[in-house]
Amino acid sequence: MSKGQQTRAIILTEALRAASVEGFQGISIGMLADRLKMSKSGLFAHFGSKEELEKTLLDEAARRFMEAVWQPAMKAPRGRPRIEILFSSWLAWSINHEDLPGGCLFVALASEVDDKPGPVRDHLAELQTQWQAMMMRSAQIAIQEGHFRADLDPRQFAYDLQGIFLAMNYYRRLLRDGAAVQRAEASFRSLIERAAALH
Amino acid sequence: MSKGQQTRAIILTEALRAASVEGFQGISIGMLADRLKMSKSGLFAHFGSKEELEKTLLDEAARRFMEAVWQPAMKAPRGRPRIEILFSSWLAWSINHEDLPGGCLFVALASEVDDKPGPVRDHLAELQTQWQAMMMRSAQIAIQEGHFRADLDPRQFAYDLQGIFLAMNYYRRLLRDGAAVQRAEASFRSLIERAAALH
DNA sequence: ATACTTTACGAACGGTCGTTCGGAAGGGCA
DNA sequence: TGCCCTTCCGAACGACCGTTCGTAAAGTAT
Repeated sequence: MSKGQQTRAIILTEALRAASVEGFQGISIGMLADRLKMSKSGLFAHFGSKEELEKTLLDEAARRFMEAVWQPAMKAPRGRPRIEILFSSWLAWSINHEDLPGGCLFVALASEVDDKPGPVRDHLAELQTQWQAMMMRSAQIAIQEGHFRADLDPRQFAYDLQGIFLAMNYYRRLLRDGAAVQRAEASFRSLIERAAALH
Repeated sequence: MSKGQQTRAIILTEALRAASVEGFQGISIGMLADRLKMSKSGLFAHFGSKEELEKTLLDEAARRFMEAVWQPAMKAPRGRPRIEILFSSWLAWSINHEDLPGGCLFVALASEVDDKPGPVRDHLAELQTQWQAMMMRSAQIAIQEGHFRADLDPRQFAYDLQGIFLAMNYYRRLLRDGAAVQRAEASFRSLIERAAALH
């Protein structure tokens, strides 16, 4: 790895941390440069514009998300076990205070960019649409495997799962409810039971 | 109403609209002054600091929320009917594009301020804690009235309701899913059925 | 109408923002 | 080693930020 790619990776890691806490509006080139003890212009040169940095951050976050959440799930057996791993990895991703001290970056950014037309919004919306599709597809597989009811609506399943996750973030980060994760797990178990095929 | 209170009210209405779209970080004194065709310093004088403006906005939003969501519910019969009105008013509040073109202000702010210690964060967290308590209390009343199962956990009920609402905002505003409201209503019906007492 | 207070304005403050540019230092290959 | 090209820096840019201040105008009460 060349010197440039090396510092670029360091910048991305630090910027992801900062963005998970402050959002894209809250991070600035100067602040990142200070934290990394380099010059504003030096850091800036790696991306050419702040918008380009933001798009790069979205890609890097998506890459890490796939690695931390999706890949473990794909190693699990198809159907219900896979969905259970998917959800627990998802929770763990959001709670991982090392890489994302401000919690899930996508949640932090959703409200910030949803009304700002532009490539950053488009990029995030596409990533999140893909994520909904992945959850939906996982539910379809669980139906195929006979784990879930045949008349289950996979889209509604993905919607409910997303709601449980968003509520967890909200309870945990804003309300500082120590039981947020347990509540999420309780809702998840209830959702799975309702989805499960009868025996 | 004196002249000062009058312009103050106009400022608040415009600032609420702007904040629902851009968040507190995204609004500035100068931008609001431009939109209202008045001077920066003239607008500023009404609040003394931006933080004071933000706190005032939270209070004003809470006042309107009570008026639009809570009061209609309190007029409905105790128990299940009240909870149904509560939820539909809540959805309507979030979709009211006139006053809040960027959707529910509290949702928009939650991620923005949850990691920023200070009076604004404290204020929002308290308002939202109260809101959770109101939902919980409504569920308790529904149990008392015999509409909901006696072993229902009201806290978990409030958590699930919050999740349905957050997912609706997320699907509607970021993913631009036209069916977001229907999905929310479907999840709500399912939640109510599970909570309902058996006959 | 007079006197006093409230309300609004324009100019200016130090600071930070993203961005540009010319040049110095250092890594990577011949 | 010598050379080039990547990497990084410092200084400066115009724009905007929240905030301060002195002052003029408008509102309000007697």
